[in-house]
This record gives sequence, structure tokens and C-alpha cells, in this order.
Amino acid sequence: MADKTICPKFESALNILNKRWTGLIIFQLLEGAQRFSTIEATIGISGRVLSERLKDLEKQGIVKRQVYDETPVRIEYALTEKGKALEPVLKSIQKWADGWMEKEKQSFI
Amino acid sequence: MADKTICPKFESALNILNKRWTGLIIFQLLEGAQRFSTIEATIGISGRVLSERLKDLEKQGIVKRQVYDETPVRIEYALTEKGKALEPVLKSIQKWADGWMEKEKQSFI
DNA sequence: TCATTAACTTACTTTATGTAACTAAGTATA
DNA sequence: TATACTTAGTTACATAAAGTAAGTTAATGA
Repeated sequence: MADKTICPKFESALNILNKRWTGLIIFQLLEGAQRFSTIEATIGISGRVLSERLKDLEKQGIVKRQVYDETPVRIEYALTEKGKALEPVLKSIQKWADGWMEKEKQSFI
Repeated sequence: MADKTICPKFESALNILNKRWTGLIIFQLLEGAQRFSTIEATIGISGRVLSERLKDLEKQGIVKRQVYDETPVRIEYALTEKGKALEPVLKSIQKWADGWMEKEKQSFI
């Protein structure tokens, strides 16, 4: 609880990906802007938490909320530049998963 | 809750880093094998959760527990090959943090 | 003998997440 | 006109995960 010797920028970056669902949300949005209900259904997150996460990510400047004033109104969530810059991170996770996750039967937990 | 179109290997890889503290633990161990109390003090995690995480990571084949039968006994946790293979992931997070985390004052949350 | 350290575990509290039902605004259907 | 449906959420409540603090075991050290 005392002497953190770790780079604070790195730590707060980790705190973003650390939270459940954020990685998956960003991964989804790398494919392009998406609506609330689409994200909800695709990654299997509850609406309550998705709403919470999107607000966090917006505050963090990673996601932007775009309102299209059609009838009915269409709202889409998209990555900002900062958000798109996370692509290499997600890609490197994917690469690791490809190389190491299949080799043993996974037990989850 | 239904139609996941995302690669399951990728998803379970994310589920590891997703959990609070795992990223930081692995980052610490990239510097070399470390003792329980060292990790605890350095990253500021509670003993209860550190114990839980190390067991998870061991089960996942990412960390190995090494017992040195000295007096007093010394126990060290080290990364396996699978664990070391996560270095590029952590590095890419660091790179992103360097490029993007400083540019705006961060609000945390 | 009493205190200390390492590596945990246990009991209990607080926080995060999940579930399900509800809301508001507009549209479509009977 | 009334009823039902859809989107993008919110609210209330239940369960799971994390934090806190104290306890445990074994081996020294003062």
C-alpha cells in the first residue's frame, strides 16, 4: 500500500484494460462505430455495465458518442484517435492468444 | 448473452489481463523472480488477492512457484515461457501510455 | 520467553457486476 | 385511438469480487 515504483502512466493505462469488458468493447469498436444494443448483444455485457463503461471510456477520451438526428435517433459509439491507438495492444494480445492459449486445455479461472 | 462472434482464445486471453492486478503482477515478474511480500509491497495489492491471483496464474501456466529449501525457506514466483511471452503485450501498453496518457490531465474513473 | 518475519488464510466489510424490470420518445399495427 | 414494439438507457435489488485487518505456522533472534 506504500512504495509504488511503477510508472504511473503505465499503471493508469493498465487500470483501463484491467476493468472487465473494456478490452472487448474497444476490440469491437476497432471494427467501426457501433450502436449500444449491438455491442451489448455481441460481447454479452449487461446494459447496466455497458452504459457505465462507455461513460468511463468517453471521459477518458477513448470513445466518442455520436448522435445522428434521424428518426428514430441513432446513437453510435466510435473510437477516438487515442482509442484507435490501442489497436497494437489488442493485436499483441491476439497474437499471444494464438500462440499460447490453444496449447493446453484451458480451465477458465 | 447470446451470439459471441469473437475468437474464444482471444476472449480468454483478455479475461486474464482483465482481472484487476494481473497485468501489474506480470509486469513486476518480467524483471525477474520475486517473493510474495515483495510483490505485495511493490504494487500495493492485498495479500488475500495476491495469493488468489498467483494461484490462478499458476493454474494458467503463466507463473511458476519456486521453493528454495533454505532456512528460512524462500519462495519465489517467476514467469514461465508462456508468461514471458506476454512481454510484448505489456510493452505495447507502455508505449500507448507514453504516447497518450500524458497529453491530457487524467481524471481516473 | 517474547518478539519478529514470511507466506499465507480466515472472517468480515465494501465495491463491482449481474438480472430484471422500468422509462421516454418515436413508430407501427389493429 | 389504443396497444405494442424498438432504442438507449436507468433503477432497484441480489450476488460475486476485492479490500481490511487480524490470525496461523514455522523458524529465528534478542
